[in-house]
Amino acid sequence: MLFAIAGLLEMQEVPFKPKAYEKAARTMESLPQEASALYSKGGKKALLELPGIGENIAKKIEELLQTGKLKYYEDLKKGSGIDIEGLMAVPGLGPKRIRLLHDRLGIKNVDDLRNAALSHKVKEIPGLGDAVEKNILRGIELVKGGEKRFILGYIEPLAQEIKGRIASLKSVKKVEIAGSFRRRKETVGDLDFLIISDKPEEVMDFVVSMPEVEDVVAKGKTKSAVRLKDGLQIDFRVLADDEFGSALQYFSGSKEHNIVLRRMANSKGLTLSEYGLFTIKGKRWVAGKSEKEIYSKLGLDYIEPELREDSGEIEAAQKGGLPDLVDLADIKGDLQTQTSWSDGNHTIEEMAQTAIGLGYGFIAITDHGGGALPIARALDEKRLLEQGKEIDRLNDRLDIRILKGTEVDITKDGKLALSRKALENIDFVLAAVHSGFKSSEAEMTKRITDAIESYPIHALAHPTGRLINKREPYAVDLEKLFEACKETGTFLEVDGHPERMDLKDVHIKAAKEHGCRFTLSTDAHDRSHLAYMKYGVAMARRGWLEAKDILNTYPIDRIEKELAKRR
DNA sequence: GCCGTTTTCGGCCCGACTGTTTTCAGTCG
Repeated sequence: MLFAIAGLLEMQEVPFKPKAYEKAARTMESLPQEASALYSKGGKKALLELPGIGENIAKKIEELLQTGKLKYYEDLKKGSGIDIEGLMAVPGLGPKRIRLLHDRLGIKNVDDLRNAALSHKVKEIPGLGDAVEKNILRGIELVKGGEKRFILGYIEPLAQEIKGRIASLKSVKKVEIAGSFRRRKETVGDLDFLIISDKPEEVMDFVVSMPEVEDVVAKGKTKSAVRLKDGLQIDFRVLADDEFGSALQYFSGSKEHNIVLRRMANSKGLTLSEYGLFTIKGKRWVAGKSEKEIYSKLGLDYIEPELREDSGEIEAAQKGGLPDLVDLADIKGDLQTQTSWSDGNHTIEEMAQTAIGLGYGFIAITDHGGGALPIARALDEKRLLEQGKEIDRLNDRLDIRILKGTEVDITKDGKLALSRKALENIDFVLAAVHSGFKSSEAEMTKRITDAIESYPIHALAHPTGRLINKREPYAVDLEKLFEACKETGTFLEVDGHPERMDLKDVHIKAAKEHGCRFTLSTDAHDRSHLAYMKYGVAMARRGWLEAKDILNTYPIDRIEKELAKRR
């Protein structure tokens, strides 16, 4: 609604207010929790603390939350008579063109627009034309197809393949994938390639003629965009070598982070763009070769890409308060893996051997436990004991410590699907919800906190149960969950499987602020999945985690001591 | 409408591409 208000105000050429509403909209959109949850706990005061939310917008949000309606918005919309949300979703259409179409042709919604374009009335309007009309029709189809976001872990192989192809061009000195891919967001809307070359036109010709390209969205001397057959959009941008730092900084985003940086530059009499940091007066070059020197000239410590979301990292960088982020190299083992004992593809030994190959010192085998589980071949107590014996034998033979684990189901009444006695033989108890996802928030919260409080659970696996693009997270009061985990010393899992990434970044950050600690895992069901650890690390870094916040960065004897505390 | 190392008024990020027009507005990221 805030975005729509921005559009309606922009249409009326109201100065500056649209930007304020857009900023507020982005702030609300990126909240780690529902606005209603924030408001019910902290009231209007909590809203006012958010960046870009002042007295007036806070009041409007309050009205919306209390009554479900916003009179200011209703009045604006009624006054214009336009379905601004629908029309703004059409690529190529902004407030100005929407107003033009309305004033000339009385277009109020997407249906009107389609009819006008099909009867070739759009191209008659001065300022528009044949190409605009065609783009509108294509744009309407795209809206119908829906906005698709691609899962980071699944898009990475293609991204690296294309990167390699561009890198092998003679005229290309460097190529980097920037954007949300570099910030390691769980999903990416598009890919952003930054290319250093002194023959930009050659590069542009190459990228638009790649075999995967379905559609060339834009092609210029230094900047092009294509859409692939699967709908993925890729933006390409060519710059010169001495602009690499500023270009990488600019192209990595986020938009919000960059806006703050540019405003900071302005306040120091400087201006920042992809070409470098310059003085406003005289346009004298100040920095641009590396990202580090740009941050430094702005009075900031270097900010890792994963943190660049304007969610407190700039303030921290001013005060020297940035976290020392965990690295993949800090991870000494995997704490959730499945084998052919339940629904995995490989044996315990195969998984262990792969872990040895990754340089790990330990691996937890956590096949599904609890006979009643709606999962194929979950281990009952008898098979769990047999599996333990096999692990004992392998531990004698292999140069890695294999932990006897289980991923045990939390039942609907807040109990575990394995008996306390069965758990006594387990080194690492991972508990999770696998059924009843539609329960109310109160029921689900009680179910999980009851289990955490009454059983020796070491870690809560994939705490929100989501599957990206497939299944929404179940409703649960995360604050209460975090509190229960902190009180009992239960670790929260960051499940790095590309479809899970659960906990996710903003929740991790909130949990850390709560005082919680974490485990990282891959949820591997195949030995090749053990490589997913980098995605768990990505989420952890985006959640501001340091190595010391994560159990599996410690050596195995320290871990076993920690696990023994919860017995 | 928001905000403060320009601090309670007076500013508000920056540049490429497109399409249409001939110098630029609109859109996008």
